[in-house]
Amino acid sequence: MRNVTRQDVARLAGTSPAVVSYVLNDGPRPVAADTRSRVLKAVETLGYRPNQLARALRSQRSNTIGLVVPDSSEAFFTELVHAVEQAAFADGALVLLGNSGFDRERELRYLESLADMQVGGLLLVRSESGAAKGAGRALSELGVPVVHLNHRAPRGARATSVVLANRAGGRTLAEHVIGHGYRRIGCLTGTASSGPVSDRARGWADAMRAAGLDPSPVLRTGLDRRSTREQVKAWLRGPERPEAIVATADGLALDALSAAQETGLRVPGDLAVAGFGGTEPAAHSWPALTTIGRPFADFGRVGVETLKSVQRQAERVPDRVLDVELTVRRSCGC
Amino acid sequence: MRNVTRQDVARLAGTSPAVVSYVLNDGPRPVAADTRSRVLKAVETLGYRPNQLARALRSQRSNTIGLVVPDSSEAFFTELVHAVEQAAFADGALVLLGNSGFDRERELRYLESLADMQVGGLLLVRSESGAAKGAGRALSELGVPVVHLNHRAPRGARATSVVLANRAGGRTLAEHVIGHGYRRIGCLTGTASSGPVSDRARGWADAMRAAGLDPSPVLRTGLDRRSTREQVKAWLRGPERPEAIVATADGLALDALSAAQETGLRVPGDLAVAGFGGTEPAAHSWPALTTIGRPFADFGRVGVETLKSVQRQAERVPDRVLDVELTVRRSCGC
DNA sequence: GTGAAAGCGCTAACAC
DNA sequence: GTGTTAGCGCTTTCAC
Repeated sequence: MRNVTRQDVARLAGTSPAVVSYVLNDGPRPVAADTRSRVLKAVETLGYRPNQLARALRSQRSNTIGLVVPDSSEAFFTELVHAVEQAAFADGALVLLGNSGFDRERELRYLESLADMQVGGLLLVRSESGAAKGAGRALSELGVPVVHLNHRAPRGARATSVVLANRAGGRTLAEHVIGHGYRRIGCLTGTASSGPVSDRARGWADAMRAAGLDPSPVLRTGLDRRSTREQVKAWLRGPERPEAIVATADGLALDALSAAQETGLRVPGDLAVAGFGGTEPAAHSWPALTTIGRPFADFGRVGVETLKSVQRQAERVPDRVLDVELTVRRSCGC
Repeated sequence: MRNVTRQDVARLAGTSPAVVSYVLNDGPRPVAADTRSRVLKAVETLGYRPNQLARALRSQRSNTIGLVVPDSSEAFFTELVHAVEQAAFADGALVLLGNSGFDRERELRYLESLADMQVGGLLLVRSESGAAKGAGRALSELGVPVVHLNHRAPRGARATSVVLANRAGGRTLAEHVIGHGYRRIGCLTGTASSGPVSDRARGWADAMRAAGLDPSPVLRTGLDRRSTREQVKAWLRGPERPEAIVATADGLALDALSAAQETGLRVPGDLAVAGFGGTEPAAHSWPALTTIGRPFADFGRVGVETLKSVQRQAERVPDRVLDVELTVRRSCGC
């Protein structure tokens, strides 16, 4: 059944293979109405389905997009992957998914493999650490359109990116918490000195300074959840215990919730908490988490759209910065 | 940079394109040691990378596998997708991901698109409802090896499946809860009358009957989380309130946890809860959820391995049933 | 041990 | 408006 070819269709329709193409692709040449219907009928009866591999090889454009994320099982990336997949499918494109596992080496191997598969474009979600190095160079040598998702493109890389309004969002989030009357508001964030998470922390600091509050209570933790919880517990038990915690990622905020729980502190009574990302788990935690983010469907859609623009335009496509919206729930003490 | 072709390599190495293939594929013909090294050097200097599209088109085998799940943003599927991706990459294969959105129509459209892309094989995770209809037929006409993941293959479809030991697992889980001394143990499950979730419920009933307990407290709910919680709340407030709930999926158990929380019941003090799946959220709930499942890495690996067998063998590859293991946490009252 | 040549299934000039 | 033809970049048979 699978070996029905355009040739067969042509034969049955009593025409040539080229005409079959013209019909199926609506061009580049016109086809007489009745020829067209004969072709269509033949396609139908034979159950003909064009081989996309051959089409892509010949036409040098593929309807696949490669998507590389650090870890598709982490909530934020999970939802981004889902959103991208939805947007891509709506656009008639298929998604090749890769996990870099926060590993530069592996990330590059993936990008190469995807380029070798001749994907039409690449959507890359880098992990925080080290947006630096000759990264941009390697990327441009892939010979495939790349759009950076969630983080900015490496300096001087003339590549386009789609990011959240991280700094502004961090500020808005902090302002909301400040508005509740808390004074000693800590920032729970990652160790990276650049990237989205660190931008959010900067936004928090902006708000603190603007409100005349001390922007020094910052706790930076690594990727390990258990150790994050331990560090937060130590913080909550220490002399400098914050009254509220603004976390730069929902995952961190959720860890803070657990830490509070284990320390015997009530949220939001004894400690207010807010997160960043707008992920699902934030809605189902106890108490439910106040968080700020952009609907993932938008994020994914803009990512795919931007990639399409990059594919078709020669000039550099401008970066996109997506506004974020606050979702107020119980954890912040509202 | 991208347009370096095998031709160019041959030219630089002073040999023919065919020999370049022999070297790169280690066959089918032998190559003299020094010719080989000249080729390798040329590959190196030119940065040549074979076009996988062309290779696949010519050799009729592709190193991609299609993976279709109902919703990659639901915990269980999220982890399965991740595991499959890892296993595939370790195997040198790329994963094309699709979400059927619990929609038969869409699922089929996806399978067709993936087949059109000439994927080497298909890993299909169907949603519960309706494994029936002419589904098997449509699938076999795809002309691509298919392995059913997580649910059994449709009747008479001579397709292979990889599933968890759902019924046995449901029984083990119920037995564990029964062992705690609870008598009135309810089963929280889905509405489908067949499929993994329903098999787990059967296992629960087996255990109840074997222990001389009443296997009638069953609450069946749909996919909507909010309404599930409401129904559970009604159950918990009613006259037939269970002392313990065995849920046939972690998501349901988590909903039960929320419902208990909102009803003012303490878990495990007033109500014991156990789930099925072994997903991540179960480890991070409050209290942490006792659950039974198979490490996802195994699940994914076996899925990919089985697909590989199907690809290379003509005979029907036997189904795999994966044992599940109990992870005891606080929610069951241990 | 090596190379020429015939396609895989398709698109898109270019003729007619 | 339709058909012929030349490839896309690769694998692999077959001759040398």
